[in-house]
Amino acid sequence: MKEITRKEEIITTAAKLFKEKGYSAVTMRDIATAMGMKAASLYNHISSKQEILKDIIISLAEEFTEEMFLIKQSETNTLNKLENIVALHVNITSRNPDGMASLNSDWMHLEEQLDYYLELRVNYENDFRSILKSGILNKEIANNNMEVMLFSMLSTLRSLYMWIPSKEDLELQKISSELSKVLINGINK
Amino acid sequence: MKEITRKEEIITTAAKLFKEKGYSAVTMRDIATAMGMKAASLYNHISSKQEILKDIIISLAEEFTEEMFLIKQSETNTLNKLENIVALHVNITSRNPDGMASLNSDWMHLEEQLDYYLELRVNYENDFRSILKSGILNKEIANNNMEVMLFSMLSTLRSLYMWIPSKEDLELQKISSELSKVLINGINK
DNA sequence: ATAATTAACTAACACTTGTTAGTTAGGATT
DNA sequence: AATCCTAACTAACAAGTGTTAGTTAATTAT
Repeated sequence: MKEITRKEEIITTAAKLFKEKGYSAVTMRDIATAMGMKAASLYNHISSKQEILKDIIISLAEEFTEEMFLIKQSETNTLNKLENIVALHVNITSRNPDGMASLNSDWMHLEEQLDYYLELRVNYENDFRSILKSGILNKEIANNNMEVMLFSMLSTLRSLYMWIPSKEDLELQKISSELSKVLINGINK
Repeated sequence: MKEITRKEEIITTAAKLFKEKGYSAVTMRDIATAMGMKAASLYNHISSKQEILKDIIISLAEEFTEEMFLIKQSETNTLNKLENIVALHVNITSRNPDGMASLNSDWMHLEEQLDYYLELRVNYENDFRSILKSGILNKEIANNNMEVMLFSMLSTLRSLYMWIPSKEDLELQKISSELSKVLINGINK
């Protein structure tokens, strides 16, 4: 049922290579070799190296921003929202750890789509901020320096791709809840 | 009194550029232009692009590993040790945020020195682990999943370079203590 | 004053880069 | 049977890469 196109194969192959050496250090010939073909043949499926990067990053960034907005709007308390944010990151990262590496390390090499990416990121971070802020106002979480709390949680969640190389689904639930425990107990009174 | 050699100027200039685009995307001509000279002139002071990367990364990695060892050996409780680890990162990062970017993002492009770097990192992480372990045994910190706690703290501390672009010394003390509060309260019972 | 050192320059090198053009063989569609 | 489409290929290009060689002017040491 699930049709895997040659283009998608190229993109996942490229993402794996980008994770190891970064976008700039990976050549079209590297990608082609990993696919078992010649560099020129890649262009039957993709239009440029840049398009590969865009296809890896933008869909992930959009997913994060959309889901963060839904969590912010949801009718639940701050602690649940934070747990949902952690679960969101664990889920997406476990589904595509290589893509997450590009999202975190190679976004600055986006060209046409750079401004759009930055816009998505700002929205995502502002929604995160807004959740923390109302949690502090409601006295649901500790009144520590908000930017420090945001920075600490974001840093950990963004680094998950180095740590979750596609574990089993059962383990993921555990990781998500243990991570929530560690992160949230640093915020909860 | 403090003699700043031309070589050191090149290295700090390069580090700044590496932070923005990564080692592979920065050319010798980029570095030269930022220095107000031609690429070939750089070779009067350095022997290769690779040497610049090595000079940025290795001294930082050595400093971290040495200091972590001292903290581990020191005669104090686990919470103090963790606070000292946070302060260590805040100090080094504030002194050289650009170099920290290379340490975290470009270490894989080391050639001759890659194995040595990895050795330093393993030692550093094992000492960190050892501190957490004895803290759990002594019931000084919560008995959460140790790898999760280590991962969370390390992720946050490693990301500091994105967040501390050389603040004033007074603020640094505050950042260090607020970060300790957020990180440690997630660990402390 | 002469010699040596420093630190810049121009010119060029061999190689690698992303990409295009044109070709070819096999499979599906008419 | 004839045509089109897919997806690979070879060959090549123009631009950019790190680096070397040789030169030159200014500063420092003898």
